[in-house]
Amino acid sequence: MRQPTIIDVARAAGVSVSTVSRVVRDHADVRAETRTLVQEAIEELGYRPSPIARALVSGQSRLLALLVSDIGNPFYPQLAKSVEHEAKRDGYTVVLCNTADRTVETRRYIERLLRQGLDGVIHASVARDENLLLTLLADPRRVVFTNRRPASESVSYVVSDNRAGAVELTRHLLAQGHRRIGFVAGPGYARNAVERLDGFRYAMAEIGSAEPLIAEGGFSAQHGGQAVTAWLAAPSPPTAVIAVNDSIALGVLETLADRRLRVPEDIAVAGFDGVQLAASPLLQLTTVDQHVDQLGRRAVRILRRQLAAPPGAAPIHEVLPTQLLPRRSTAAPVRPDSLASLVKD
Amino acid sequence: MRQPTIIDVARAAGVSVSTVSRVVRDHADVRAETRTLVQEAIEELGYRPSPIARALVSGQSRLLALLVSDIGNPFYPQLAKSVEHEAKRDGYTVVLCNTADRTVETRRYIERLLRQGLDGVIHASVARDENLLLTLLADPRRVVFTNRRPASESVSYVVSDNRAGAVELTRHLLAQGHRRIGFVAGPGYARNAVERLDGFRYAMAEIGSAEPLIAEGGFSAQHGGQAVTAWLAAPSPPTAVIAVNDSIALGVLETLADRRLRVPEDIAVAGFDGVQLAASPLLQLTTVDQHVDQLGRRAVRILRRQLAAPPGAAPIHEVLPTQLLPRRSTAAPVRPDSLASLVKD
DNA sequence: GTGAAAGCGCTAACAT
DNA sequence: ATGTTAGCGCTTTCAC
Repeated sequence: MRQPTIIDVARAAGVSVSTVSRVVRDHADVRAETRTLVQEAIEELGYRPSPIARALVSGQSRLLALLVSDIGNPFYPQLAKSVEHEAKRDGYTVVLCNTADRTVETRRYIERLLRQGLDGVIHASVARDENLLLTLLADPRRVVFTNRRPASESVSYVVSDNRAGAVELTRHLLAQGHRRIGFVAGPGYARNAVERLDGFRYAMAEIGSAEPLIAEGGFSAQHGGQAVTAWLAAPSPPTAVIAVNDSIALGVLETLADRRLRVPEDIAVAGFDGVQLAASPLLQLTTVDQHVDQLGRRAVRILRRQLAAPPGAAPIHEVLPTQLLPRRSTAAPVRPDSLASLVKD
Repeated sequence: MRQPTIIDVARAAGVSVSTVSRVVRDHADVRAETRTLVQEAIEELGYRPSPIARALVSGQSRLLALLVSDIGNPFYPQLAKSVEHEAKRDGYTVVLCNTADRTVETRRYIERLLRQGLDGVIHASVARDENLLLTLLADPRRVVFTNRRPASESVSYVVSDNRAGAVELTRHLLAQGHRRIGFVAGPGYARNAVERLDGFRYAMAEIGSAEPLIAEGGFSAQHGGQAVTAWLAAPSPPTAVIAVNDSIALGVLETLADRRLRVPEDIAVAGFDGVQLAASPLLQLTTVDQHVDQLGRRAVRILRRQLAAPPGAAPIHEVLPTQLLPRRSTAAPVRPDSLASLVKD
């Protein structure tokens, strides 16, 4: 037999559909007795309200979108996991959207999902799509940024303290005696990347470094390799390299392995994000932990609060502390001119 | 102003809603003239049909579920990417469901999504949930298995030729002179894992190996480490190790690195799946490529075909060839008793 | 070939 | 505190 509807329940309980609806939605104004009666009928029939019918009339679907840059970057699966876990608790379904940081993909996803009744968006990719998103969504309460900070302060976000994390990491390298440190940056439009770069610059300026080595680039692991290759070919290459994220750091490590350079003895390497792979005995990559599980969980909570808030409610801003995880990849004190001789061959 | 409805279009075009509906759904029985008229009105108003209303009346939602074991295993993000890419072309939305191979999670996801109008399921996790899934879905056309083969041949699937892949891989190691080869297996209920084990057994039997080394286990990277640790502690450890998938192989590599054993000089290691990470210069892991992008794409196509097929249509079965990717991790010919001396200390 | 009308399962006024 | 009823936007008979 078909799924029972609210009408079946009403009939079974001997009440009207509105009463059943009230019970289901935990509305007040239902006598305890009646409530019990209805609940029993629901139980017996195995009734479950239809989200579709609900969505049609209420305009809400319990559908959330998670926008990510690249699910191939292990940071994002970890984020997705925590978002999904938290969302499930409220009966929300999460659709993972791989935007490849292309605005057109953001538009496609959001337009389609909006028609499906999309309730809110967790924006964790770094494309230049902020205005587009806000326009499509028409209501800033429906979005929360994470991983990256939005340009407009009237939008909610939960991010790591990227700058402070980068400062701490840079100081860690400086403490080992490194003075010539290369920074493999992300694209200039990625605010989280820029904040990390800022932190690096600040820490380098503190010790009076005239011109820190900076390689502009994208977020792919290849960029890391290219930057390092270029540095090694130039006079006086860096004794340490910081990558703007762990994926790029992996690319750096790979390039160095290809060139038979030892980490950290010949050159130190550090990343940012704190992905699980960085802890692997094969990498032992020093990194800055973003506590991605916290990021995801809090993003969902913010969104939930906002979706229940009245229009025009104040945005919520959270900045989470990061944690430096020093590992073997930066464990050797710098040896002056160690690299210059090695690179020659 | 609000989104235009089908009524607005009908009014603008001077026809009835049913005519508009027919045009939108590409139904016959509409005069070319009328069709053009309606299409112009749609264009002008920017009308897009509401998937929700559609779902309510038709019972179809263009929602697909992808069941995976663990999104932390890089094989699955790659699969998700290809599934998503193919599904998008037909306007399907994919919900990624992380089941952790727990039946209760499968049930939760499917029950909830069914209420949301779920159209079909791509089952790529390996839990013992086959019957549950088929019962919940009530129609075998709505599911396609991938990555693993279902017990019932009346259900569609697209899988790799796991057995042949394992045979080829084992022979590759045998050709290097290895005779004592350890196989880190997956859980016994995982059919894809069992097929790979079968292939290994078969190839070992071919050369008359009395009792191949086999470690039963789960799918976590830890299992790989534990198995190897145990083997190394025993008399006459293996000279080569095959892991049932790349994630476990990574765990094996990590354990060996911890113990200062060189791969492949001291011990050879191979995986299965062909994840991108395996190609990294840091691992250079020999593996068997499953062509995960093909797997995902074909799964979606099968599902699409089935959803359009009449009830009771014959299931579709596809078995894709695998490809051996020999890399450095198995590149050294075996040195007799090499390991026995090393392990002592 | 086209239109009118009855729902799909539910929520939310508005009555009582 | 509970019931009645009008939709939400669309598909789908069934007439014409």
